[in-house]
Amino acid sequence: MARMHGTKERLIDAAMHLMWADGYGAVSVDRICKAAGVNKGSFYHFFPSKEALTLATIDAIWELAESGFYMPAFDPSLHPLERINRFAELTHTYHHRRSTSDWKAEQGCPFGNVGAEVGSNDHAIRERVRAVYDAEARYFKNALTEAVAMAAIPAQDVADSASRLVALHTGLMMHAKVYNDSGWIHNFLPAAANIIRARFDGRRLAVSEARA
Amino acid sequence: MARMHGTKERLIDAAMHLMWADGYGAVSVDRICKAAGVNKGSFYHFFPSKEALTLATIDAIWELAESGFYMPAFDPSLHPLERINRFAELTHTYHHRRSTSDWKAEQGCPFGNVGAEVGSNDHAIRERVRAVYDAEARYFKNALTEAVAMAAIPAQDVADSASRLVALHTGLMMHAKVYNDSGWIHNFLPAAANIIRARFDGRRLAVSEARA
DNA sequence: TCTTTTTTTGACCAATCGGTCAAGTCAAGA
DNA sequence: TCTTGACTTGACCGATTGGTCAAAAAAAGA
Repeated sequence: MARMHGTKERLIDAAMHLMWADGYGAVSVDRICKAAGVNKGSFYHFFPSKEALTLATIDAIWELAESGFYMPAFDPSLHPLERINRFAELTHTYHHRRSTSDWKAEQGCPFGNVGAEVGSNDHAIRERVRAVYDAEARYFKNALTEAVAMAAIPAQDVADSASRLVALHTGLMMHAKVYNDSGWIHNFLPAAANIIRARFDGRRLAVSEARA
Repeated sequence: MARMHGTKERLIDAAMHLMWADGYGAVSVDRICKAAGVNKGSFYHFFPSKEALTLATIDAIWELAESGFYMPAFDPSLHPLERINRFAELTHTYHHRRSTSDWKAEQGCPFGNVGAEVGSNDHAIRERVRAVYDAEARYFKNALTEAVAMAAIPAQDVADSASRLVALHTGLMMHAKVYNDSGWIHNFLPAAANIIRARFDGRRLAVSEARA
């Protein structure tokens, strides 16, 4: 049998595709092994448990996301707001392409999926997903900090804004999955734009005011 | 054995708690039956499958959410923006209370959880979650329509804005789950406020502009 | 070459999975 | 009183679950 990569890499690759598509619980170790062309014993030679393979898989997907979206979009040589434009374009294009070709359907956010599924049951996995969200927010925060410094957007708590953008993006990807329509991701940029304009930062909408 | 409600209701109630906490795949029919004090045979007398029970459970949770959050918050006698204030308060208070008492941890959005887990594998469940999201968006859309009519917020595509608010709220609840911190939900109102101010609705941020 | 370590093989395990079923209980209607 | 049909019981099913293991094969130093 041709071995394109090592056994370990093939297992991670198979898990990546299967778990992203069907989730953690719905994918068995047997199925992953079969897809990777690996025997069960070899699996447990490289990974002590299904959970460990899942952690490695989360890392692998994040590496793909970082090199595919975050690094090219948040290029320091670009205007900070243009970086957000690029991010919105890249992620939407990717989901649109995949959901209409490779995938049978829109699969949403791989981190959000596993986070929502095993979030409160598996400590290690939850921490790993959290680390990914932290890393995502860091990219946004840096861009927003620069944008504030050059007065492209108003002064604001950039950490809060960055977190809100990540949560918004995650929520939109989940909607895209539930509606099986990657078009939902198109809502990211307009909503994000208004969030970072930050005209309002209180805890209550004032009902008396009239116009914006 | 004391029967507070019918067997069917007890099964739905048990499934509600267990699935909200641990997810669809992680909760077995046996466990639900044990928690409800019901035999397996009785389960399959009332429900043809685990999937059917899940559908009924989604409906039951939505009834709770609607009567607990949406109906009281989106009271037509309130100013439309005040309704959004109330919604933000009610949902945050609820999650904060539950995650620090009844629950062992913040559990996120029950619909988002099941939607993310079985979204692309189970047609019927995905449709049901979609229906819930539609219903949620309808409440927001109605309030926004009124707010625009009374010039409390600028004219805008209220359907789009409503969808964005629902996705934002979902995403924040997922973050709350992953970070095990219901405080994330506090980000809803400020972010939502800026979204419905709708100063921007294009597909790209203009990098040349200076101040907001 | 010989030894040591890494990797692979595939049978095997107890436990659990969703679901079935024949037998029985029970209250209400005739 | 007899019948009917909704409901309950708990044993049972084959399939699958995550995980183990002893032995063989392959690869890597020496």
